[in-house]
Amino acid sequence: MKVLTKNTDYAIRALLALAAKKGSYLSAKSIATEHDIPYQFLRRLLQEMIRYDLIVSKDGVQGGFMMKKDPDEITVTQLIEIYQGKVQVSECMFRKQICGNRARCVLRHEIMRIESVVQSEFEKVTIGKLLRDLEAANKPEPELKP
Amino acid sequence: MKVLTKNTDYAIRALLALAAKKGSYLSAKSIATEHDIPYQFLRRLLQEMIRYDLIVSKDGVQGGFMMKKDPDEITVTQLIEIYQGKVQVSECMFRKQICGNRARCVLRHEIMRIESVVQSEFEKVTIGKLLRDLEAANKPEPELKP
DNA sequence: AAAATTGATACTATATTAGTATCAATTAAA
DNA sequence: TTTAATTGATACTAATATAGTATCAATTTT
Ligand code: FES
Ligand code: FES
Repeated sequence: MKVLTKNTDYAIRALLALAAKKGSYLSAKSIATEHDIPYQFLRRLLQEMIRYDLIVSKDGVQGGFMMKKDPDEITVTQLIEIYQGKVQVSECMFRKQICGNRARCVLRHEIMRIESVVQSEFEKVTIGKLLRDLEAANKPEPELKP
Repeated sequence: MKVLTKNTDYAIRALLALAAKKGSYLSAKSIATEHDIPYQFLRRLLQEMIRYDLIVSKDGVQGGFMMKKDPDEITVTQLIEIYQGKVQVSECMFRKQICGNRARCVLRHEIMRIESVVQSEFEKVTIGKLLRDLEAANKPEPELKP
């Protein structure tokens, strides 16, 4: 069971790249090359992000994409919803045949509870947070003064 | 994003049927008909359960499948693992290109934390619990003595 | 002996995910 | 003002996963 598919994965990485260079335009090509994401695939993902107002674009030479929304406001839950659809555990697992009482059904509550746990866990993870974590992880050990 | 696929869904329903009739054999056919599960599909799922020692079978006329493992010991996490593979958020989302420091990587920790949250949530849900919840939901309102 | 069943396995169909290709429109720069 | 680098839009193909069907031998009860 894969929780994040390639498109979400790529989308997150592309957003990290854009968040790191906030305020300037990055071309799809450069992002694709640097982060090893299939170019045309990435372009579609980026266009989708524009529709959701996460980023903006500029045509032509020196054009590209630029962060629009605050990275701390972009959650992995949102990205999952954009690229993989809303998180749902099961349509209605125990249907009429089994479960006669939708209104009182404890199972349904159980299922909905898990759904919201998954969602809220991913909500805690924003692009902003990931970027800071990433920078921290990549920062070299501080040298000790002799 | 679908968390449970049909096979897990069907497997859970079949197990509920078997757990409800613990101690006697139920044929694949009867389970399939009663719970509206494609017959041959169900048979494969049941055979898989035998391999994992959840149930046993008996050949021939009056044969069928019977619960073996304690329903309270069968978690949805296990069923997901059997039918959909181990829960994994992303292979290693931010690879060498982005993340240079696997050992210290906070992202990886974050990802693994979420993985275990999802798993442990589903671990709380056992076939035994589901069955009891289900029976409670289906039980008619107790009549009030006049 | 007949009928109802499982075991094993191969097959088909459908949907989702992943990736590629094309061409028009735009913009900066030569 | 031409050229090159870019995005917008969209159509296409390929690979994989999910869902479902079919077949036949072996077993067991009646
Ligand atoms: S599980 Fe859907 S109504 Fe009970
Ligand atoms: S995310 Fe895999 S090592 Fe950092």
